[in-house]
Amino acid sequence: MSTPFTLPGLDRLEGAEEPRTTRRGPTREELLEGLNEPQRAAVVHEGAPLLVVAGAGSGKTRVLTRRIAWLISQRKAHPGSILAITFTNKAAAEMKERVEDLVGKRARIMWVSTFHSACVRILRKEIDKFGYKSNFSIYDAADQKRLMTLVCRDLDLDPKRYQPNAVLHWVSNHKNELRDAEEATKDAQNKLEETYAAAYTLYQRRLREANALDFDDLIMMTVHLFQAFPEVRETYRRRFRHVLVDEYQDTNHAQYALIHQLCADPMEETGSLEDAAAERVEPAELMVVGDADQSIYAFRGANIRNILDFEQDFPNATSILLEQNYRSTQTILTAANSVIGHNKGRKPKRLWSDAGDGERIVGYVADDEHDEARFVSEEIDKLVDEGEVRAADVAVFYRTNAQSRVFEEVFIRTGQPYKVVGGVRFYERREIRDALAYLRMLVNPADQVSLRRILNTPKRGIGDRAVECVQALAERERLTFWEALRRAGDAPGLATRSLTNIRGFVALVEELQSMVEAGERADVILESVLARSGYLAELEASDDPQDETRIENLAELVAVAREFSDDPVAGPSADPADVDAGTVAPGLGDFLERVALVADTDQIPDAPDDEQSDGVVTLMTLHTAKGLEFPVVFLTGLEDGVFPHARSLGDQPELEEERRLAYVGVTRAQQRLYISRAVVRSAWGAPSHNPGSRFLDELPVDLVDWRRTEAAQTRWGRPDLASGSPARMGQPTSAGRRNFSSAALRADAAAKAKPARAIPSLEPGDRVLHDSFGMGTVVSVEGAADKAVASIDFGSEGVKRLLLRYAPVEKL
DNA sequence: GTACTCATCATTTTT
DNA sequence: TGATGAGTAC
Repeated sequence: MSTPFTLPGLDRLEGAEEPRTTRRGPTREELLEGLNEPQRAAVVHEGAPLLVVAGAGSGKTRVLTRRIAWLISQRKAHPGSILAITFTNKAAAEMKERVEDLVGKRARIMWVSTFHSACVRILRKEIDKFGYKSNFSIYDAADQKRLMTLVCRDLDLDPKRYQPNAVLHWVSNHKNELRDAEEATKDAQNKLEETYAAAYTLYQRRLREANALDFDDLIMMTVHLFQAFPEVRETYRRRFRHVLVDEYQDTNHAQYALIHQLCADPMEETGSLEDAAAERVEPAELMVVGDADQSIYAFRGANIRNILDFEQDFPNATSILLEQNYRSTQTILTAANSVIGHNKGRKPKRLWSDAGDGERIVGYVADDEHDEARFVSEEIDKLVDEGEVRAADVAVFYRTNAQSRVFEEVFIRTGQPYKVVGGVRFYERREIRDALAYLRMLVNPADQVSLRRILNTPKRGIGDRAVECVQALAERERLTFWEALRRAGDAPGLATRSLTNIRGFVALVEELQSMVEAGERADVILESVLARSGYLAELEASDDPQDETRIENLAELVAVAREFSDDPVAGPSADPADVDAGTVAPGLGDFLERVALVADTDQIPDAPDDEQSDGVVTLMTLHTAKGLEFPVVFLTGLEDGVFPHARSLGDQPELEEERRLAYVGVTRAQQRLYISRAVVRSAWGAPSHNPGSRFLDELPVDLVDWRRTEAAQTRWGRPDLASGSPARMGQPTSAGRRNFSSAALRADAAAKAKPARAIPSLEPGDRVLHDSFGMGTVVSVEGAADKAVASIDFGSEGVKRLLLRYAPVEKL
């Protein structure tokens, strides 16, 4: 993270060895050094709830960290009484580090964490009150989907009408609104909702049986816990005297309620007079920081009203507006202000900078997405050649992940190193999820989703049939699935063979479990799992090149586990206060928690330190770009239907969210901003003609230097043909190309070949041509006529066994 | 129990 | 265009 200006006092502090700062602590002046007026006001504010409206690039992280340091060193707040909430673990770690730099080691016992981690900490201590065990599993989106699929199947729901994801979305909305299954059932308005509610009910029951909570539960359960057990709530109210929330515009109702439980003045609560009379704890001091204009997660339940209504929700609240921007040129800010100004019902805010106007925004209208990518690539080349910027300074943004492909193609062709951030994530890879499923079921054998996942992975001959028998036993005897497995001998109808296999599996698991009980390190257990389960062996035996990457990924996971086990800082569920007392070493459970709650960090490439290397260009969606900054930004695909996305075109609130996304995109740029669109874009195979994004019309005309416009294109035809990239030369238009596509040709050929297909009579040694494998040599032939199967060596494609009746092979 | 083919259906995703 | 899930055939 770059600092817009240096702080004389801070150089010393931030690099200082700890003892000195711990002893003396920073002075008032040092803590306020380099802050502007409103920033200072936010840092020193005392008493009433405070809303800091922090425009993009206005230094909110600095305000947050300085304020925490201020609380500790000037107002003598105990670090353990501070709760700071962020949305990502990365942000939490960064904040913690920066505070530690300011006030020293004792900052470590603060709670600086995400909503989810904080709730897990609380729940690990208290959830037994709700009948869960404290070793509960945390289900992520994929686990949820698997479980919901099972639930829908159990309820005999038509998978077409009731898609697990749709049901989950509905359930999630309810949880975010703190409505449990019972309430949802009571309030169901129609048949559809009744069915959804039934699914919610069963889903929740299954979660409980598995001793598991999903992400939404973590928050909802904590709020419900506070509501059901006021004395528990009071414990935490007494503890946290200072609560700070970052990215407040992204909170959902449940998160809002949690904050409210901790910070609202009980005297002002209506209907809780009893509590108020019983407890006279002063409410905690609350500061929230956010920017309604950067609220882009409504689709995930974030409620922009939380920030807009803060002053009503917390009476006598005050607010401070940070409008000075330390990141971008005035040109970029004026553009951003202009776009976001088209949203209705927003509180006025105008970013400004004293960094000067800088370069004009560069616009480009491309023929199609390839042309757009080529333009971006050439422009980057030019900038880098001129020595203006390094590749690492450049980011390319787009609305949807799929759009990254054309850029990747061009960058590969031109040899420009790049990195795509987002997309398929490490922890979503199959092999990683498999490995984690093993670990999770070791810690929590009730975790059915994980258990079922790995029961027959790698293949050990325990199929659907066997699972059904065991499941039946579990239901009849009211056992968990795992308990039923251990008593598989009692299951009627189970084949002897299956039983043997199950026994082998149970023995394996029990052996591994004994390692867990002995407190073995996470990495050691993981390695044992991979080795003894045969998982690794299966991958090693495979000749699929993908499996090689899988092995590497698993090695990476082992490395992560090892690092975690070596790290003296315990898992996220441990209260830092306990850790400091030197009580617990991180175990497997802690590791799993870290993995569940910490998404991929450090995906964003750092700018290289040495002057020699240029680093890589960063590609990402606009959503992942939030919170980042780059000297040069390319905002691509500015077309109605792409950005704003087609699904939002008919809906005012959604369109406004898209506009906020545009605002986020524009304000990421520090010095140069490029905007581009393609006249024709091929989406899902079919080319479509998209009009320019309405957001383009919302930019001040004089700020944009259009290198190429649509008019230019229609008037002069497609320029650049002569100088254009070789790949484009001589290609027909997208529409024309479609007719001659290889796919069409293949389909044609297949259609012609089908009716007249005769079974070719082959002998070892014959040369054949296969539609997709190409040329091959027959190795052997078994069976005859309709049942003839040939083994054919296709060279690099490997040896395939093909049923000649169907295989598209031709004897040569 | 597994391996293939076919049909389907497509935002964004801090946890 | 491509990834994913369901169904089928062995």
